[in-house]
Amino acid sequence: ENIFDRSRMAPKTPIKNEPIDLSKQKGCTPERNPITPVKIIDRPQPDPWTPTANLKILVSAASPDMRDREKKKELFRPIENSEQSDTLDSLQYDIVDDSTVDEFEKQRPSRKQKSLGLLCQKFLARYPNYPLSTEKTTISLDEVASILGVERRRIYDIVNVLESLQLVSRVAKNQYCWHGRHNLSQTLKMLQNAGELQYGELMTCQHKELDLEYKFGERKKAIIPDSQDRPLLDFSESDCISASANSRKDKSLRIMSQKFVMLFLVSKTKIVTLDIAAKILIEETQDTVDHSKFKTKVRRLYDIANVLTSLGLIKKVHVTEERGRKPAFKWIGPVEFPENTDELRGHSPTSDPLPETQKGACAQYQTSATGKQRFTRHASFNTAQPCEATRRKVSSEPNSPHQERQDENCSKMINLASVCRQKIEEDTGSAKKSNITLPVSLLPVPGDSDFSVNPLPQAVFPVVQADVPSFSLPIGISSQASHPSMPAASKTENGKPTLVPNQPFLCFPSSSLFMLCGGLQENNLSEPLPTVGDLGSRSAEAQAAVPPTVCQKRSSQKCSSPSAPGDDEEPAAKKQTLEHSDLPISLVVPKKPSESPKAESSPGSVCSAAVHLETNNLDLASPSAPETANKESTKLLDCQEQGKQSQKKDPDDPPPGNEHISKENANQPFQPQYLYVQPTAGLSSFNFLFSANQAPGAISLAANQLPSLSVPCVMVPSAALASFPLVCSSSFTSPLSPVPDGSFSAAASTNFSMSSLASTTPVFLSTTAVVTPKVSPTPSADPQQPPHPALHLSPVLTRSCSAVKLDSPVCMGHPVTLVKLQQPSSAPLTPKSIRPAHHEAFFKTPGSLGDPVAWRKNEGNQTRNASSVQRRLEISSTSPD
DNA sequence: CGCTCCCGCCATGCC
DNA sequence: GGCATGGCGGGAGCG
Repeated sequence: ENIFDRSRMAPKTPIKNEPIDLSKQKGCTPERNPITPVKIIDRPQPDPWTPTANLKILVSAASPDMRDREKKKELFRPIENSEQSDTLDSLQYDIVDDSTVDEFEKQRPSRKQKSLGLLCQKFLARYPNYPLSTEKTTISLDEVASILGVERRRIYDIVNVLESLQLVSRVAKNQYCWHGRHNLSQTLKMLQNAGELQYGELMTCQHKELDLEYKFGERKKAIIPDSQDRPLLDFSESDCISASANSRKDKSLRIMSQKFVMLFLVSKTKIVTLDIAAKILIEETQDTVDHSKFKTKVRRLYDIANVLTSLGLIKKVHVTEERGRKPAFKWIGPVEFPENTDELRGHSPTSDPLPETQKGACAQYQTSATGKQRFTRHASFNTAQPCEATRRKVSSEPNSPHQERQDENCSKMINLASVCRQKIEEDTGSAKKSNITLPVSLLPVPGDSDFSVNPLPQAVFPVVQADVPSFSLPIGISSQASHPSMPAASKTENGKPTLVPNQPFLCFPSSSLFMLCGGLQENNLSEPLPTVGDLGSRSAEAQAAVPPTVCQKRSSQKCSSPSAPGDDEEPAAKKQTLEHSDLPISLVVPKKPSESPKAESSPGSVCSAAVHLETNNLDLASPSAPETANKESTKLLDCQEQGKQSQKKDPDDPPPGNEHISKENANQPFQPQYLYVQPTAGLSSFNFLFSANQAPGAISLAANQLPSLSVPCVMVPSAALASFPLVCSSSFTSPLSPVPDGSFSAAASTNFSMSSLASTTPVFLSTTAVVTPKVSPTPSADPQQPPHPALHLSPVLTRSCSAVKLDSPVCMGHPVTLVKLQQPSSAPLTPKSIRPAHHEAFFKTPGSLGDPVAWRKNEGNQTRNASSVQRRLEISSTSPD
């Protein structure tokens, strides 16, 4: 190798040079490395040097399909380096020779391009996040290694981490089974539960301080006596088949990965610094652990972190402490699922659902497992779940049809989880989580503006999720949805409209109203005020709801974007800058001066409220959606979609900037809150979307998430209703929608009227959902989706919204969620069937299109909501189905 | 200079 | 002994 390189020159990276060399020599090159016979055997010619070279070859060799696939993947994926993809492509496609070498060299090889994170992305790109139950994908390590042009060793690194999260399971010797993220939420939940047991105390203690979790890290050490326990979840091995053993040392990477994830899940701040993690993982509390050991651990953690980052579960941030800044990672994945689930389970006999439906080799996911799904979903919402009654409903509902866990492992996990859970509950008292009733607060808050719903950024997301499910549905919900009344509910189990016991909401059978909440501008306040009632719970709720970020934010504030601008945290500004750097994430940053610091109180409450609403919705609607929808996604939605998005992008650039912006502005956004009125019986075709918030910001829709929702039932606080002006319009369809009738004008008029009522708030009416799928498919540029693509709403909307531009970055932060009602007319779509063919379709078809897409997105993305969506869009654009 | 983390040697353990 | 795994840490890329 050296020889080569040297000759070539490339002092730095052999790789760079190589391309040329390889190509040339390749033919001849034989050398390959002898090192491991095996390897050699596997792949005959791989050039050790240039992974890319292999790639090229393979690609070229590969069928066109593959090629396309790859391309798409790259394009769509938010891969860190956009460049990278380019380079790759170029490389792949072209075979360059020496002449250009220099250039190429520069482009490609760099070390970054060979990073584990990138490799992992490529790896993940090869498999669907949510594979159909039917398709069981087996992964051949050798094959993947050769395709990706890396050594098998690297694949192990990736697979081990994925396995720890049950995204894959080992089937046999060189074979792994791809499960996708169907079980991710469950797994995370379990890990959370396990983590709470192990590290919970620590966290608890710490969380008060929060400021920078880091601190607590130390505590943890102290506290955790046995952190080391081992693998919390054994499932890793249990896999379906082989399971070979657990031999080897415990497979540290796997275990480390689980523990690492647990730390995030248990951490209130969701930020874990590497050193703390390393210390904890070292098990010992030995502070003194040798330095070398520590170093090694950290290295491993980087490996794990890279994979998790690729999965969109965490992102790199820097924590600034007194001493200086330390590398840390922030959890941006779904957070809450667990609780809900747990709760649910608790009620019911645990795990039943899960069991083994799938046992087979790889599992399938699927089915019914109501429990789980719910869990997940709920979880997402969750934390905030309101009443038990509600929950139950939820639980009953099948959120997503598929999902399911696979196998025994799952069951094990579940059991474990349940156990943990109980314990936890006892200790902690689930109460916190559980009770939250925010909804009320929302309504009341009248703030001034309009309805005054308090917006929570997060809320928005949740909504989305809810939506998703409905849409998705495998259940066919969509069609049903049209009727407000039951569909969803029916699915759910109950679905009956009624008052929710503890909640202040009224549930309308048909889904007459739907509230969406977005953060207000005001939300800036990082803290939510407790509005009306929830106060007490509020805090808790807030956490739950927003959990990740918002709540804590205050202290650390990282995210906040949506709502909170951070309070005043000291953290101050320094951090903010961070965001720029790569991603938006700076931990500290939060502060941003948001513009108006008003703190209205509401925000917090709002959020919570929103959450509740969502949950409710879910219940109602959920039935439908779930299937695809991932539980995860739901959660994700909430708080962090931004984060997620950002994550995705992170690595490279923040393409969009939106995120940045949003984050930067802490305030960002506002997330608009909307009231959605579904067509009730009388109004059948109308859907109203009111922005609860102030007009201005309110409207922005975020493209990303957007998926419309169809909510069968809407929960509205009774009182609230009174205060809200309802607008009725005759139905009109969105322009996009195929149906011409309503034409905008009509709509517009309607809107205006509304607006008048509401003040500026724009009202959005449409029968169809408005989706904002990203605008055009064009995204090429963006690495992934920009956080929120501009929405495309009817012109009218835009106007109304003028204050906020749809496109404006601000909006981005919040995805707009569209709520879609389902119209009777619309044929029931199956999620799949629906598939958005074209973007256009998207817009056009009222319900069906949007929905499906939407939900899918949701599903898919948990973390990457936007991205997935975009991808789809893009794809569709690119190639019509 | 320090953070990252790629690379691949080599131990472990099954067959 | 062969081979699959994967622990481990040297040392280089990179900011």
